[in-house]
Amino acid sequence: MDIYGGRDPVELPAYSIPEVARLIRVPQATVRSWALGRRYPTVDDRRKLFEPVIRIADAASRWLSFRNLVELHVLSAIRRDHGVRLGEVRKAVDYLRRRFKSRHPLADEQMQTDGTNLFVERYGELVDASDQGQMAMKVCLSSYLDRIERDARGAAIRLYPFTTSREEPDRRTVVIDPRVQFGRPCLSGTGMPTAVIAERFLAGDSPQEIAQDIGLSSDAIEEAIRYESRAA
DNA sequence: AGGATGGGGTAATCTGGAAA
DNA sequence: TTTCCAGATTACCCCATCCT
Repeated sequence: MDIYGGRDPVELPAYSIPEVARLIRVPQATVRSWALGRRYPTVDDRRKLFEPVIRIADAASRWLSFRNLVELHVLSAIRRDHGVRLGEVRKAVDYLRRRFKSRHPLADEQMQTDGTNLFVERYGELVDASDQGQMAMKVCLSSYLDRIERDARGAAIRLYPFTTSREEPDRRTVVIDPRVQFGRPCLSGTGMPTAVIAERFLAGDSPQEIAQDIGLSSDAIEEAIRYESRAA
């Protein structure tokens, strides 16, 4: 049965901008700028364009695909956790785009294998970053890239978003899979949307009760509730 | 009765602009 | 240049009322 109209669910426009912002915990206005770009006025009263950083699935209607979600997840690591100036990010991403001949280099497997080194080295050349600085960045990027699961051909098929602070060791309580619940975040391995968990909690059920019903630890349930409420 | 219409309030989204 | 706040705008939902 084909419920995706013959298209790869990874490519389908499935997420609004505010939704992506919640899922990867980046301020909504920032996601908007990265995805759509924006005009801004300069001192001499000329309107300039802040170019979008990624190419989204449906720019006209402002919908993003799962692949776009993955790109922004990686971009947020580079930009927000590491404070690399966006100008440098753009140059490095352009470089990867040409090098990999890909429209979405940040979401590619090559990014995960040798892309990080290439990116960081290129970035190092651009801004003359120290070896130590480069190493720290590789570590940070890896912690984000490790949360992307790929199929045999290397295409991203699942994303485990950070549910708590970025420093937290890698807990994988929540998963986003475009083939499960149409890409809504679910508890790993259950197909149970975190939104449903949060709803039950708000309706008065305790995490213990919910955990019992689903057959998971109440720890995981609390994590899902936290993810949903922080997202809101 | 049962669907169509619209009023009114809330939630979601967009946009201008200040701050960094 | 870039981020992101906060106020403005638009979408959405619920329910009462109207029409057939």
